[in-house]
Order: sequence, then C-alpha cells, then structure tokens
Amino acid sequence: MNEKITDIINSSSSSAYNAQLFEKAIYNFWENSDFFKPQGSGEPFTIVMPPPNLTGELHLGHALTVAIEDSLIRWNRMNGKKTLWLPGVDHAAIAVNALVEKQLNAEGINRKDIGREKFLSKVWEFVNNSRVKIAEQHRRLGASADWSREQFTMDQGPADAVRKTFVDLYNDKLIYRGERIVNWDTSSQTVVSDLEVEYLNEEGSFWFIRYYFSDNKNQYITIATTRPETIPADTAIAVHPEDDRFKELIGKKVIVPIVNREIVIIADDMIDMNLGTGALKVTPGHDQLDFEIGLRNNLEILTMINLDGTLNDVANEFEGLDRLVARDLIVKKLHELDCIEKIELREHALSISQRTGSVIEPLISKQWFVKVKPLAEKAIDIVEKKQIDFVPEQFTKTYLHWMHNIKDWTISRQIWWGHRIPVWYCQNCSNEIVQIDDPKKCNSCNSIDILQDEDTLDTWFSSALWPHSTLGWPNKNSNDLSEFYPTQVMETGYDIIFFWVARMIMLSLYNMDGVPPFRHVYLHGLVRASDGSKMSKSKKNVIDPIKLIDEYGTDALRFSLLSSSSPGNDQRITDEKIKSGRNFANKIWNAKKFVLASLKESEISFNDNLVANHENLNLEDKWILTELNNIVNDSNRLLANFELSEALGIIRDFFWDDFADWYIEIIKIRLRDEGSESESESVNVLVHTFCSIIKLLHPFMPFITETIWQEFESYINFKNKKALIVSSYPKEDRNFQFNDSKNEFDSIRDIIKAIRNIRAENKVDASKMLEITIISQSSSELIFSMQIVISILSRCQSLNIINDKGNIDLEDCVTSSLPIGLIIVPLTELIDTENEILKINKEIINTENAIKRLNDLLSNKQFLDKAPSNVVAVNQKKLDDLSEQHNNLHNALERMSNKR
RNA sequence: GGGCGGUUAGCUCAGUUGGUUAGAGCGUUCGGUUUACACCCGAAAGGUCAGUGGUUCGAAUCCACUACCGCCCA
Repeated sequence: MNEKITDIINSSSSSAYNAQLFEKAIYNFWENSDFFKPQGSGEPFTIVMPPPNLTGELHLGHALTVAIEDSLIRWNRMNGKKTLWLPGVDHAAIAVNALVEKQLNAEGINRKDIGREKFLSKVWEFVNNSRVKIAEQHRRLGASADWSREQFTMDQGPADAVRKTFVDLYNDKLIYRGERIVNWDTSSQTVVSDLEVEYLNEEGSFWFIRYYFSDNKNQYITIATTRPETIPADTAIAVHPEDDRFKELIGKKVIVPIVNREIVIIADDMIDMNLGTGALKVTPGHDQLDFEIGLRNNLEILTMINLDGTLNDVANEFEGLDRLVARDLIVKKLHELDCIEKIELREHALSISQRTGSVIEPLISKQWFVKVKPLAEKAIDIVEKKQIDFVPEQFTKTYLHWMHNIKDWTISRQIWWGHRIPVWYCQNCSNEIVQIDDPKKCNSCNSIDILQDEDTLDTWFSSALWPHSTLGWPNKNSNDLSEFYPTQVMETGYDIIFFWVARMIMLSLYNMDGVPPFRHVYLHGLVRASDGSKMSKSKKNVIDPIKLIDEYGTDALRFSLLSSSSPGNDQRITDEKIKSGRNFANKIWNAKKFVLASLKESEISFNDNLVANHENLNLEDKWILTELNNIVNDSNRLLANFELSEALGIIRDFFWDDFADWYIEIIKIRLRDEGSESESESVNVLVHTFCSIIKLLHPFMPFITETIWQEFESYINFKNKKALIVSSYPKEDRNFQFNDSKNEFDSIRDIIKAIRNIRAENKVDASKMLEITIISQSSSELIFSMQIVISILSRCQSLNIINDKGNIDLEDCVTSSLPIGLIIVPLTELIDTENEILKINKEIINTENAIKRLNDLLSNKQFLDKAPSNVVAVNQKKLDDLSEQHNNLHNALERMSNKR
C-alpha cells in the first residue's frame, strides 16, 4: 500500500493537499484488507446504521450520520473493541411506490393495468439500482462499515423477522383489524399513520350555517364549521349539556340542508361552548372528534367521500366531484337556500400528508392496528430505569411524553411495495389465517380457496425490528445475535425519535425478552441551508454531499459537519465552513511534509520509546508532550461522552496553535544544529507528537490521516500495525506529564508574544532586529536557557537578561510588564515618552483594581470557608502574579519619569 | 391548547455538575523577514452573555417572571 501512496504523492505537482488523489485508493485498501469486519477478542462495540431510503441519493443529513457514526466506530476500533458497524437500506414503501408509479405514469402506464407482479418487478429493478448507488456514496463518505453484513429491509432475514413479529403480536392480541377513522392520503390512496400527518396552520373560512327545525321551518339552530362540504354526511348536531342557550333544544330534530335528512340535537361534554356558536355539526364518517362523539352517542355513520377524494351518492347532485371542488358549489347552494348566516376568517390546522403533500381525508376504513399501550409501558419502564439513555438528555422527556400519550398504530398500507400482511381469508368459511409460512389451505375447513390480504405493512414496522433482525433474529442460534445484541449506540436524527427509535425500543423489548436494543441513543440535528432554512427539493436548495466531496474532499466535509454539530441541535452548512475544513486538511498535509523532511534529513532512526531519554528533553519538548498528554486525556473523555465536536476542536487547536505555530517553529532552530543530540531528540519528539495527532484525528478525518500514516510507514516501523485504521488510539501517559515545564514554557511564550506585540503596536519594521533587556528576579535562569528561542521568534539580535533593578536607561524604550519580569525594548524611532507614561499609568490602575478585587475576595472569610481550596489557590497565585507585575510597572514608570 | 428548546462578538456557533479579566471559526483592520503551508504567518479591534428580579462568598451557567424566535404533539 505505502509504495502506491508514495507514488501518488511523488506524481503530484501541487504543494496543496489533493484529496481526490488518495481517497479511493485508501478506501479500497481498507475494504480489501477486511479492516471493517469485527476483529479480535475485545469487548463488542456495535452500531446499527439507520438504513437510508432507497429513493435515490444520500443527502447531507446522511453525511452527518456517517461522519458521527464512523468517528465513534473508528475510535472504538482503535481502542481494541470488537467493532461492528452494520449497514443497511430501507425499502421506503410509500416513497418508492410513488416514485416508480410516477415513472410509469410518465410512460403512460398505470400500475393497475400491469398488475401487482409486474409492478413489483419494476420496483425491484429500481431499488437494485439505488442500492448500488447508495452503497457507493457511503464509500465516498469513508464509512468503515462491514459491507459483508449489509442488510435490506426486504431481504429474507428481515422479512422472516417481520412475519414472525406480526404473527406473535397477533397471537398475543396485540395486533387487530378494525374499522376506525384513519388518515387517508387520497393521492397515494393509502392510509398513513398519525405520525405521517403534518399540520399546517392556515387562515380559512369559518362558515356559520343554519339548520332549520323539522317541526318549525322558520326557526333554526346555527352551527359553525370549516368543512361545509361534509354537511350531507351529518348525523347529528351536538351541544354542551350545560349550555343554557341550547339546553331546551336537546332532543329536537333539525333538517340537514341540501339533503333534507332529519337529524337530532344531542348533548356531549366534549363540545367547546366558546367555539363558533357552541353548536357543532357531527359528521362521524369524516372527522376524528365527530367519530368519537358518534361512538359515545350511537350515531349513524355516513360516508360520502370515496377513496380517491370524490363524493359518492350521499352527496346527491354533487356526486362524482372532488371534495375540494364540491366545497365551493355546496357553499353556493347553501347561499341559495339562505342557510349561511355569516362567514368569518379563522386560522385552523390543515392536515397534510408528509409523503405526498396532499390534504389528508379522515375516513372510516378497515385497517390493521398494533395495540401499543402494553408495549409502551415496557418501553417507558426501560428508559425510566436508565437502561437506555438519550444524548442530549432532554430527549428523554420528549420520548416519555409521547410514550405516555401513545395511540394505536395503523400498520396496514394500501400499496403494493412492501411486506405483504401475512393474513389469509378463507373464502369458504370466512376463517382468518395468520401464520408465518404461506398456508396451502384453510386451517379450519381445509378449503383451498384462500386469499391473502391485499395490503402491505408500514415501512417502519420492519425498521422497528432493525437492531435484532439484521443480526439474525428470529434465528436465536445466530452468532451475530448472541455476540452483538444488544448494541451500544443508536445514532440518528432527532426527527425520527418517534417513527423509529421509540418503535425499535418497543418491538425489540417484545421480541428479545425485555433486553433493550441499545444502551445509548445519540440524536443529531438537521443540516440546514446557509440561511437557516430546511433543505428541500422543492426549494431547490439541496446540497449534494458528493459534489462537496469532489470539490473539497471527504475529510474537509466531515470536519466541517462534525465541528459544527452539537447533539440535538441543528446546524447550518456554508461554503466557508467546508473551506475551513479543506484548509485544515491542507495544514496537516504541509506539516507532514515538514516532519517527514526533518526525519529524512536527520538520518536518525525514529525511536518512539522516548521515556528512557527523559533527561535529554528540552523545555519545549516537555511542554509539547505535556500538552499532548492533556489533549489525549481530554479527547478520550469527550468522545466517551459523545462530545465529538469538542474533541475535534481541542485536537485541531492543539495541532494548529501549539504544534504547528509554536513547536515546529522552535524545533527549526534545533534542526539547523545538524548531527547534535538535540537534533535527534527533537526529531523523536516531533515525529512522536505528529503521529499522535494523526492518530487522534483519524476517526474524524480518516483519509488524509491514513494517507500520511502509509507514507510514514516507509520510514518508521509502526510496531507490526498494517494500517492506521487498526492501530491503537493514543492513551494517557503519566511519564509525559511535566506540569512545571509547561508553566515555564507558557511564561516564555508570553515573553515572545509581548515583544511581538510591541513590534506591531509601534510599527517596527519586520526586518529590524531588536536589542532587548529583560529584568527578572526569580526566573532569569529560565529565560537565559531559552534566550535563543526568544531571540529568534521575536527577532532580537541580543537579549540582555538581568536579575537586579540596576539603573537602566529607559530613554526611548517601550516596556511590557509580565509576571515573569519586565521587558524593555529600546526603539531608535522616536518614542513618545509622555504617551508611554500614560499607558503605564493606565495599566497600573487596571492592575491595582484587579489587586483590590482579589484582596477583597481573599480576605472574605465566607469565600475562604466556602470556596474549594483549588479556587482559593488559583486566586492567590493570580494575586501574586499581579503584585509582581505591579512592581514591574512601578519600576518602569520610575525610570521613565526620571528621564523627563 | 399542551410540551420541549433557543436568545452569547458583524456572521455561524462553543461554553456538561456555578469558580481567572466569557472563547473559537469566518469576516474586519494593521503588518508580513522566514523553503512545511498565502488553503499561510504575526498583531489587533470587537460582547451590559435578550430583559427584570431572586438564590449564592461568587451567576452566561441555578430559580421565577417577561419579550422575541424555533421545534414537537394535539
């Protein structure tokens, strides 16, 4: 592998990192080496991938899913876990059914003309193509998933799981068939579940309509409605029993306009007296609430809307019209009949099908339902007992709230694509046969005249079984099932917490004897367009992740998605963000060039066993190793808490700020000193630190890090590890913890920053070398030992370090006061001494204020009693530093003033 | 109507058990000697942490209320 990588690098002329050159080769190398398969004997770590819909392409939400899950997977793999990321795809019943139907329609073909079988073969053709495409896109995203275990919801295994679950639930009386009012999607002509209905607030007309009494044609009761077109199916008027306006009318009869049918005025507690006139027309066949009123009051149920949205003969002369068209005509007729008292504008919720966008029609229909309450109770219990937890935590509440108010789940769908309901009806004796294997004959009367239910199951029914059906259930002897169930993490978007997560919990508990399907649920937010709007095809603001990858590289995309993703929160994606990801990758690439060149030029053999050479480490070595150790510690902790963006952030900062801007710049000085012990020492630390960074970054940015690792492999023997992906993640090393050195280095860094600041503030020409004096009472030795570093990084030609307050001439000097000492920079350009004195005075006042505040704090008995000791100590240290600084400032002021 | 969340620099966002003078990226301004990198380097400006009140030695962080924004469920 590494020869190949080196070849590619050598053939590239550009100095910048070009992701396109490496990603494919690296991915193939991983996949062909079987690195994605669970390996070793470690503790298992499993994530089951949320199966994308086979509707066509992956979007940025999938890219985020992959970025997060792959990072977790790679981190765990590098930590020695037996890691399985199980990929799969979903048949997306309604969406795919509609897509293929649309394609056929474009060719002038109706699915009913060609029949079920032929239609399904067309669908299979379509999904087989999508499946290949999506798998390819996942590879582009760098997903280290075990493709040999890839599952499809329509494969035999998951299909067996669906059948067994259905039959078990049926036998346990948890699945039933019944006539209920359901959400009917007139355009796809199927029922949809409550969750698939969206509500849109819309300003609409509120019609006030008179119903005349049958015994007195001059008197009437006025009702208010937003749906006058359903008047022909009214079977009662309802009022509140306590409503004084209507009390006496209860039991009286009125005539339904247009159809002239007689209905009765009834009383029902659920009527809102303040809404409209307080009287409600009751249409049990076409409204959920009216249906319930109808049940309570034994009302007749009339159906006037057909499955395609047109009206039937109940609507008299309006038969055959679409209900939305009929509305206007019916209103017109009501006007003619003088039944309309007034029309108001009112905001009301419009039910829209999430799938097709058409207006949902509540209809009575015979459907299959899951009786969810008993399942929900267990699903509530398991979360309350904290056997499953949510990240971020607040989704626990969302979940529990929904579970507590759960309603039965409509699982049948009137479409062809999907798992057919395993129920057969005997045409001879009306027996209902529900069983796993297709029956040959009726198990009651032995007739062979049996017909299978025409309907299919809700897609989410099969996805609800995903964590165990993909591992081999219902085959309880499956190795994967015993080894990888329960899984550790379920990671998906918060928008499908009810659709999917909640149902997986319910049905997994049911099928797996109460063992929950996963330990943690991590929910990420939506990826939005740069203006904060949702991406949607209709808005034409969808960004194709593959295009971004082509332009910027997968690592850049993953970096930007991950670094602006915090659990449960939406993020906006912008070109600038992805560019900063690309820039980061390029920075790594260039640092690699420097490190590798240093290694080659030094001609030393890299020795990662640095611990033995402690005494020879320089201050900056101890500092960078300590910082590295801190970052290793923190990033492992953050990753364990699912704080990916935080972990990535601190690694990025460490690499860019500490390693690239400081350590490399300092090390250059030592590298010039060829052949010295210091040179080999520095190369060791340099390579060790850089390789640690590469490891730390690998889960997030797999391609560039593996590419670099492969190239390094030619020069370093990485302890028998074939690839970075299967190497070990850095672990804390107490031997690299030099806290005193870190503090010392920080104060040296402050000196350099202070001098640079003086240069910039005073507009000192960049090429001008300075002569600097530093007065330090306690740390002059430390400063002396670092004088070359200080000189070069701040561009001084001489550094005069003294530890007493000797009489130094401060004419034409600028000073900077630090806890470690006073920095004096003489400038040949004219210095405004008065201005300098002003500046120093200002700083003295600031310092004195701060000292006063700290003195007050530290003499506050309550603070000393109640604050933890480390907080007291930190503030004491701060006070000491400020006092030192205050002295230095006074010192400078004195000398400055003498020169007036 | 019920529930959940948000409001921090010009923009996008961190800030996990309350503890230095509140951070980052992008953008802005100034300056760029330097063979890893201009997809870069150095320096800087910029915030009453939505408002009010409370708890506390100490509040962006906890509590209450208000305002605005968003999401979910009806």
